[in-house]
Amino acid sequence: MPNIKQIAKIAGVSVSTVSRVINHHAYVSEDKRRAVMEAIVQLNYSRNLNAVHLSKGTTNIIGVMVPSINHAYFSRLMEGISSEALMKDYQLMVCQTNYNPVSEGKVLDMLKMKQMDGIIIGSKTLAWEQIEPFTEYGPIVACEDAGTSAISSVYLDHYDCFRQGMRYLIERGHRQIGFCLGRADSANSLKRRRAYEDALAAIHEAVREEWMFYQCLRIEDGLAVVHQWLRMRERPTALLVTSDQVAAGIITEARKNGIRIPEDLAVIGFDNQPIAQVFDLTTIDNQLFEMGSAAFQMAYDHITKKRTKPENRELGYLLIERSTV
Amino acid sequence: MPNIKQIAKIAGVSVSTVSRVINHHAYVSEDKRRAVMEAIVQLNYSRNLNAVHLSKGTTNIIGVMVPSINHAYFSRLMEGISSEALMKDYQLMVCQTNYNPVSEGKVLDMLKMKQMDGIIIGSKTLAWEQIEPFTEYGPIVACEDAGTSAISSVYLDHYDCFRQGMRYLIERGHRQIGFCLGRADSANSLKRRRAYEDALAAIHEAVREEWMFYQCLRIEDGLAVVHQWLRMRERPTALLVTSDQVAAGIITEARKNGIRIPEDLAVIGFDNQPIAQVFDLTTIDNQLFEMGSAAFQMAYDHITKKRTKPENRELGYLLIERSTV
DNA sequence: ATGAAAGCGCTAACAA
DNA sequence: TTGTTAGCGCTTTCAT
Repeated sequence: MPNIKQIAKIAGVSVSTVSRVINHHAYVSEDKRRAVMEAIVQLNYSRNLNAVHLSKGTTNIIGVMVPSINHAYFSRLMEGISSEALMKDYQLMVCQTNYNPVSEGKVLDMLKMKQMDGIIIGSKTLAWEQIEPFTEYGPIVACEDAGTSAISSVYLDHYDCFRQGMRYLIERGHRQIGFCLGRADSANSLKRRRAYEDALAAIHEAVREEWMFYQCLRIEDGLAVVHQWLRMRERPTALLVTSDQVAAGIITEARKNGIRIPEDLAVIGFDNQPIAQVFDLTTIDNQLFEMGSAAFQMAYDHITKKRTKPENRELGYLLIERSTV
Repeated sequence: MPNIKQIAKIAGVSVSTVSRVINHHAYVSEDKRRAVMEAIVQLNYSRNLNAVHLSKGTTNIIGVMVPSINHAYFSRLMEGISSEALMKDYQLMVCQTNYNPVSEGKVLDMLKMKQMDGIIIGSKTLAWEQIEPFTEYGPIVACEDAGTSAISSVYLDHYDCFRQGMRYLIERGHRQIGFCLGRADSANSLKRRRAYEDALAAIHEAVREEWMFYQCLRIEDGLAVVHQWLRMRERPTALLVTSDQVAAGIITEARKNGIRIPEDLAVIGFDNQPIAQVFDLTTIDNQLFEMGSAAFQMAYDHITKKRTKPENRELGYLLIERSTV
C-alpha cells in the first residue's frame, strides 16, 4: 500500500503538501495540487485511517450499546441514530451486549481506548455509577433517564406515559387492568409499575400480581400471555403492553381463541411501530427514531465542543387512538 | 492519557517489556510483570487502539453493509454475524447504505483505508465488478450468490427455493398463483421470477403481470396487496411472499376484509421469522441467522489466513408447513 | 529475559 | 505557499 511519502516523492512535493491536498486545505498552488492528485490516482492511493485517527486523536466513530441488534425497539432507535450519523459522516460501531455487564464494560473500555469518540447507550444493566467515570473519555448519551448522574440523556417520562395509558383505559370504563413489561427490575419497569399502582389506587382497585406479566419482549411472548389470561378465573379487561410486537402477538393469539378485541380484552401497545398500524392497534408513540437522532446529535455536539455540560432532554409521547381499546 | 512510555518509566522497565506484559507474551519475569501491572493500575492506563491498529495493520473490525438497519431480514442476519463476532472478539461497523451506490462505495473505501479487516455484504446495488477490486484489501463476503465473481459468498438457491414453494402450492391444487417480491431488479428477484414463470409454464398457465407485486418489503406493504387483490376480477388463489412480515400484513388485512386464509387466499412466507410462528404461517426457512454466522466465519478464516481462496457456500432451506396453505 | 530503536502513516506546528 | 520535523502510541526485530 502506497503512503503519503511515496505520493510526495512522485508528485515532487513534501508530505505536508500532500496532506494539505488530501484534507482540502487552502494555500496549495494549483499545479502542485494537480501533481498530487495525479500521483494519487497513479498509485491508487488511499489514506490509512488508523494513522489519521492516531494522529488526530479522534475517530469519527460512535459506539452504540444495545442488548440486542435484532429487536424492533432497538432497530428503530438505531435507525434514528444511523440517519443522523450518515449526515455527519460518522460511523457506527454496534455492540451487542445481551445485557451482559462484562460486554457492557468492554464497550466503555473502547471509549477509553479511543476506538470511538462517544457512546450511545440504547439500554444497559450496569449502574450509572459504573458508567459515569467513562464520561471523562468522551460523551456518553443514554436513551433513558440517567437520573442524577452526569450522563447525558434523551428520555421520556415513563411514569407519566404509563399513567396516561391507565387514564385512557379507566376513562373508557376499565377497572380490571393488567400490564406486560420487559425486564422486571429495569428502572423503566419500576416506574411503570409505580404508575400502575398509583393509577389503581386512585380508583381504589387492588393490585394483582397475576395480572402483571414480565419478560414480554417479542411478538411470540404474547402467546403465553393470552394462554395465562384464558386460564384465569378473574381476568383483566385491559392490558397495557410496552411493546407493539407483544401486543400484536397477544391480539393474534386472542383472536385465534375467539377472544374479541377490544370487547373482551382491550390492548394498548407501545412504540407505534408499523405493526401497530397494520393491527390498527391503539398505542403510545414514544418517538424512538427521534430519540435516536437526538442522542446522536447530543453526542456530536459534545464531540465538536458545541456543548460541554451533560444535557438531559425529555421527549414527548403521543397516544394514538385506534381500534383496540 | 498515560502512554506506554510513562508506564515503562514508572515500572522501571522498557516500553517493550510493557508491551509484552500487555499482550501476554512469554519471557517476562514475574517481578517486572508485577511492576508493570501496578503502574498500569496506578495511572489508570489503557492502550490506544488506534496506535495498536496502525502498528499491527489490522483492526479486528468487520464492516457490515446493509441497506437498512431497521428491517427484520437484516436484523436477523446481523444477529447471526454479531453472535459469531462476539465470540471472536471482533467489532461490527454497521453501515447503512439505503442502496445508495455512493454509500456502498464508501464502505468499500473504508476497507481500503484499513478501517476494517473485512466486509460482509447483506445486500447491495453495486455490480460485482465494482466490488471485486476491493477484495485485494481484505475479504469480502456476500450474503447472496456472487455468481462467477471472485467474491466469497453464503447464499441459497433462490430459484430452487421458489420452485419448491410453487410446487407445494401446485400440489395442493393451486393454479392461479401470484407473488410478492422486494426490489424488482435484484438478482434474487430475477431468479425468483424465472422460477415462477418456469413453474407456471410447466402447468401451462399464463403469466399475469397484475399478480406480481414488487416493492413488498415491510409489514405495511401487505395492505396494498390485499386491496389490489380485492379489486381484481380474476384473483390468484395463492401468493408466494418473500417476507414473513409482508405475509403477516397480508393476512391481517385479508382477515379484516373477510377473506379466509387459506380458503380464499393461501399464503407462503419467507424467512421463518418469529412472526411466522405467531401467525401460524407456512413459510420457507432460509436460515438467516446461520447465513450471518457463516459469513462472519468465512471472513474470519480469510483474515486469519486459514483460507485464502474465495469460498462459495450454499445453504439449505426448509419449507415449514403451517396453516396458511 | 530485556532493551534500543526502527517502523506503522499521518497531522500540524513552525520555519522559511 | 511550501517544506522540515516532531509527534501520535504501539509493536516488533534485533542485539545482548
